[in-house]
Amino acid sequence: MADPAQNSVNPDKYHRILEAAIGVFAEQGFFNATVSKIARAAGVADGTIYLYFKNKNDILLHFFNYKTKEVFGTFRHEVDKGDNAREKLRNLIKAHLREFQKDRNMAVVFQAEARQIRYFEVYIKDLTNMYFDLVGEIVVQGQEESVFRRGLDPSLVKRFILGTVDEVINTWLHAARKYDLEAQADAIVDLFVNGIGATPPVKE
Amino acid sequence: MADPAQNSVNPDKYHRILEAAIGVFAEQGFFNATVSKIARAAGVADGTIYLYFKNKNDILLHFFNYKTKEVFGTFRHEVDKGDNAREKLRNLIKAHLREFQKDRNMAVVFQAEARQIRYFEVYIKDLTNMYFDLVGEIVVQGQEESVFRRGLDPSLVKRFILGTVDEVINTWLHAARKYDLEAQADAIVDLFVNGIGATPPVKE
Amino acid sequence: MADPAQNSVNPDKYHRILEAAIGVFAEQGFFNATVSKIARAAGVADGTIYLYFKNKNDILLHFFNYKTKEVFGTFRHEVDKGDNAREKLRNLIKAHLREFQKDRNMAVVFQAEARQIRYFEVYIKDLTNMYFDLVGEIVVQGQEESVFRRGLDPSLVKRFILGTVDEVINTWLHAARKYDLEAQADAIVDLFVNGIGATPPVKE
Amino acid sequence: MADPAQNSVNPDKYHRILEAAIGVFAEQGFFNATVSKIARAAGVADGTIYLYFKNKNDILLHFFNYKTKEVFGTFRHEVDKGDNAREKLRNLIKAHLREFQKDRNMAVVFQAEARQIRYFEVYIKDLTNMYFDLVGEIVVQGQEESVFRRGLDPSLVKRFILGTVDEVINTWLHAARKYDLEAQADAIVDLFVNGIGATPPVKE
DNA sequence: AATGAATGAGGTTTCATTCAT
DNA sequence: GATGAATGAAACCTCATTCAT
Repeated sequence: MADPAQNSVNPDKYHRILEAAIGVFAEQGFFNATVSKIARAAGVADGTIYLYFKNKNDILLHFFNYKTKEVFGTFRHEVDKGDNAREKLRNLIKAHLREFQKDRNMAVVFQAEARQIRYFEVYIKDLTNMYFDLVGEIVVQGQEESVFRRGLDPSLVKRFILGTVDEVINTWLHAARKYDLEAQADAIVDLFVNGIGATPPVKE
Repeated sequence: MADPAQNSVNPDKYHRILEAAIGVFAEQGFFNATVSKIARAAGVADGTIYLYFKNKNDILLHFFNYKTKEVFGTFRHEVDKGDNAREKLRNLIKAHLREFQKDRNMAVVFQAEARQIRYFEVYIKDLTNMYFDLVGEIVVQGQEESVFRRGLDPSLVKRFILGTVDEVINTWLHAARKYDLEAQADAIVDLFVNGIGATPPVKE
Repeated sequence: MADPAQNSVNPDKYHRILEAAIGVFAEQGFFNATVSKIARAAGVADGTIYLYFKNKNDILLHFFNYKTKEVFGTFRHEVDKGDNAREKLRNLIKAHLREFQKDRNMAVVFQAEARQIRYFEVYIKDLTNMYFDLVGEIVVQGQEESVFRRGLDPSLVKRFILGTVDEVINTWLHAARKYDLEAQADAIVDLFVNGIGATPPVKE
Repeated sequence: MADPAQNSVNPDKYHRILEAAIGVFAEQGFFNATVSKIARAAGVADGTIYLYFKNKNDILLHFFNYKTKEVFGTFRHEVDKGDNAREKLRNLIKAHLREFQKDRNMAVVFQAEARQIRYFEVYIKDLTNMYFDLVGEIVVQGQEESVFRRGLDPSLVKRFILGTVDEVINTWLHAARKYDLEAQADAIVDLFVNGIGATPPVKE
C-alpha cells in the first residue's frame, strides 16, 4: 500500500473524504463522529465512503498513514537543513509547531484521538518511534559536537522533548486566544539546552 | 459535596462501581466501555449503576473529582515537605510518578480519556491549572533562592514540566517491560534544571 | 371484596396511597406515573405500595371501585330526592357536575384514563351501565308522567345525556379560566328536554 | 408541510408505517404499543421507523395531522352540501358517523388516545375547536332560518352535539354486536332538535 | 408491618454497514 | 462508480416488582 490514494477509484474523492473525516473527528471526536456526518461533510453518499475505506476505523488509519508521511517528510527535511545539532533541534521544533499550527484539525486528531483509541496503539507507537529516532540522531550528533552533554539517557531526552512540544501544542489548542505557536520554538530550545537552573557562578 | 460517596446509599458499592468502571475504561476506553460491562465487573445489576451515578459520563466525572482530590492532596503535601525549590520540584515529580505507578487504571484513564472527551474539557483544564499553580509556586521560589534563573516564561516552564512527566508516564504505560517509574525522577529533575547542554568549559 | 379498605392492614395508609396515586395519575397520566412517584406522594416507601395493592393496575382498579361506589351512591340519593322525572334528571346532572367539580383529580382520571386503558374496559362498561340504568329509569318515569315523549330510543337517550355531560366536564377540565360547573346544569337540562329547535308557533 | 408524506423518502412506506402504527395503537393503546410491534406490523425493520418519524410520539402527531385534514375536509364538504341548517347538521352527523365507522382504527385512536395523552393536548384542542366552529356556523344559520331557537348558549350547544356523537361512537366501538352507526344519524338529529320533552299539548 | 436497595427485562433509539438500483 | 434507504445489533436507561433487613 505505497500510496493508498493510488488504489482508489478517484483520488480526488479519496482525499476529500479523508479531509472531511478529519474535520469531523476534530470537531466531534472519533466516537461521536458518524459516517453520515463525514459523508455529508465530504459531499458524498454514505455508501461511497465504503468504496474508499474499509470502515470508520480505516479512515483514521489512512489519515495517520498519509499525514504522518507528509509531516515526517517535512521534519526530516528541516532537520537535514540544519548545520549543527542545535540548529537541527531548533528546526525540528519549529517545523513541528508550524505544521501543527498550519493544520488545526490534524493537530486535534493527533493530540486527542491518537492516544485514546486502543485500536491505533500499535500505529501510534510507530509514529512516536520515528520521532524518537529523529531526536536520537540529533542528540548523538550534539554530543559529538560537544554542545550536548554526555551521559544523558537518550530515551529520556526523547520523552523530554516530545513531551514538552506535545504539551505546548495542547495548551495552544485549548487556549481561548490564538497566538503564534511557531514563535515559541526558540524559548523551548533554550529550555531544552539550558534547563531552568541558574548558571553556576563561574568560579575563579 | 466533599465526598460524593457520602451521598450514596452504600459507599462500599459506590466505590466498587467506581473502581470497576475505571478498570473497564482503562482496558477498553470510555466509549467502548458499556454500562453492562461495568456492571458485570462490579458484580451488580445494570440498573444498580443508575442508583449511584446519573449516567456513564457521570461515573467518569465522579472519578475525576474523587481521584483528583486525593492525588492533588498528595502532591501538595509532598511539595510542602521540601525545604527548597529544587527539593520541592523533585518531590512533586516523584509523587506524580509514584501515584500514577501505584494505580495503573487511573493513569491510563487520566492520560488517555482525559484529553479526548470534549465533555470533560472544562474539568481537565481545572486539573491542569492546579498542577500549573503548583509548578508556578516552585519556580518563583527557586528564582528567589537563585537556583532557577530569572527571565523564564513561567507558563512555558509549566508546560515543559508537565509535558515531560506526562510523556514519561505515557511511555511507561505502553512499554512492554515494566520498570520502576519513580526511579526516573532524579534524571528528570536533572534535565529540567541543567538541560541537555554541555556545561560551558570552566575557564580558569 | 365489600370494602377493600377493610382488608387492609391500615385503612388510613390504604386511602392515603389511593388518593396520592390518583393525584399522580391525574397529573402525569397512568403510564407516566411511576410507583416511586406515588410512594413519594403518599409518604411511604415503594415497597409499601405492594402491601396494599397487587400492582400498579390494581391501584386504579381499587380507585374505580371505591370512588364509583361513593359517587354512584350520591347520584342515586340525589335522583331519589326528586319528586318527578324532570327534577330527577336535573338532580342527576347537578350531582354529576358537582361531584366531578369537587374532586378534580377524580374527574381527570375518569375522563382521561378510563377510556384509554384497555385493561379497565370491562370495568368501565359496568360504570357506564350503572349510569345508563339511572337515566333509563328516569326516562321511563318521565314518559309515564308524560313529560318525556314516547317513542324515544332509550339507549340513545342515555348516550345523549352521558355524552353531553361528559363533554361539558371535559371542556371544563381543559378550560384556562375556571368557572362554576354545577351552574350549567339547568341549561343542560333545558337542552335535553327542549332540544335546540324553535318551538313551533302554537297555532289556533 | 401540506402533506407530510411528500417529504418522505418513500410515501408508500410512510403510509404503510402510519397505518400499521394506528392499527397497533388501536389494538394495544399508545403506551403498550412498542416501536418493534409497529415495525413488525408494517413489515419493516425497527430502525426504518426512524427514517420516517422522529419518534413514537411523532407517528401519532403525523396521524392526527393527516387524518384530521382528510376527515375535516369531508365534514366541511358535507355540511356545505346541505341546503338549510337542519340538513347541514344532519349531514355533519352522518359524515362523522360514517367516517368513523369506515376506519375503526382511526375511531379507536381518536376516542381513546386523543384525550389521554397530555402531549397531544394542544393538538386535540385545535381539533375540537374546528368541530366547534362547524357546529357554531350551523347553529347561527339555523337561528336565522328560525328553525333553531334564539337564546341558546352556542358553546353549550357545541358540547351538546359533539358530546353526544362522541358517546354514540364510543358505545358502538365497545359493542359486542356490530350495527350500522350511520343509521343512527336521524334519531340523533331528532333528539338535538326536539329534545326528549313531550310536545306541549296543543292548546284549544 | 415497613422499608428501599437491588434487580433485570424490556423499551427507545442510534448508526455502521450493506446492497438493489 | 455512486447512491442512500434499509437493516438490525446493540447501546443506554427506566421502572415495576421483590426481598433481606
